[in-house]
Amino acid sequence: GIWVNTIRKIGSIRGVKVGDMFRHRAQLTIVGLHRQPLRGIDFLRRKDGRILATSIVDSGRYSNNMPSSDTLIYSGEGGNCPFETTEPTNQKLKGGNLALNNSKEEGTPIRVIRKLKLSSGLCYVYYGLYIVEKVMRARERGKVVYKFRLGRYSGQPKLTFGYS
Amino acid sequence: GIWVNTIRKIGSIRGVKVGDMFRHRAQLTIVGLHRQPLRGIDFLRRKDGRILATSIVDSGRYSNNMPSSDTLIYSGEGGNCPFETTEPTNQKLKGGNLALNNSKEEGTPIRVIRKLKLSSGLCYVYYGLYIVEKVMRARERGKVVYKFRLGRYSGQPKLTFGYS
DNA sequence: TAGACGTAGA
DNA sequence: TCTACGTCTA
Repeated sequence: GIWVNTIRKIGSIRGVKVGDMFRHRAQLTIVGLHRQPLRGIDFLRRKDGRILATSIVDSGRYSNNMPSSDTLIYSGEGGNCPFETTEPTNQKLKGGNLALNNSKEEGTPIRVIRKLKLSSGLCYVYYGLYIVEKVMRARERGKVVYKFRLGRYSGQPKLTFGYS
Repeated sequence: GIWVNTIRKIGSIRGVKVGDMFRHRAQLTIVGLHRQPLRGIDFLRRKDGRILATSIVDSGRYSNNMPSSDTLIYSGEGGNCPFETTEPTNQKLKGGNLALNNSKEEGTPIRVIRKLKLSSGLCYVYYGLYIVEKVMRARERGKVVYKFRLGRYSGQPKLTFGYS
């Protein structure tokens, strides 16, 4: 398809500003903010084979937590989604979870997008660049869940959606 | 959501020209060409309760046939998709199928969109307005399939994609 | 709440 | 081929 051989990148996307809103996930794919149409964590593979996260989407399906726009506690993917009726399983340090773990070690920035319910309807808002500060291994419903604490880079426009 | 209370309409969409291309189905939803993200047949309900088709998407999943841009034989929805592994069942004259049938009786135009594979990749192309000329009841894999023959309104720009 | 001609990548 | 924080209407 059109996207084959298109380069994924880490960091800001030219033409996309903090606070930009999108109606559909597909738009995130088109502009290059988040190239996975359904997965919460997008990542690329470096020449040395190591995978690094490029962006995450907080759509509210997992038990994430964002007390202020400066901090996001993001749940890993796989096995333990609260909205699934299937039996939970232990999350593994692979795929998107491994990518976020590597991003912490490398100190590379992550683009954060959140699904919000505004008066005009649901939309995805680009929150800007964050860094993975901590990787935690917790338990929910008796099974392993990865939790990633992300901190917002300073110097970016304020965002107050959802915090009155 | 944003689309609640937005009016579906029959006929041309302001700002969309014949031959316009779209990368994702979601874009068809956004511009109002086809408001169903996955279904092939979109329709509206008139004040008198009758449903009328507004648009169809030919994505290649069903056994449709378009010998030239002037004629499209479009398969009804439900029960009998060649690409499904599940056991086929008889299609019913309801939902999108009923809507297309009613559109023939009323003589109202249908927007036609086709998924094409171009050198640049897959995309959805707006083919323009068509009228339902005939409704047929056929059999495939032993089960009932509705077939709708659509004819293109004259006076619209030529389209030669896929016909060399 | 389920079903429907969705998409990209592993 | 399958999975994955999709999205609209009935």
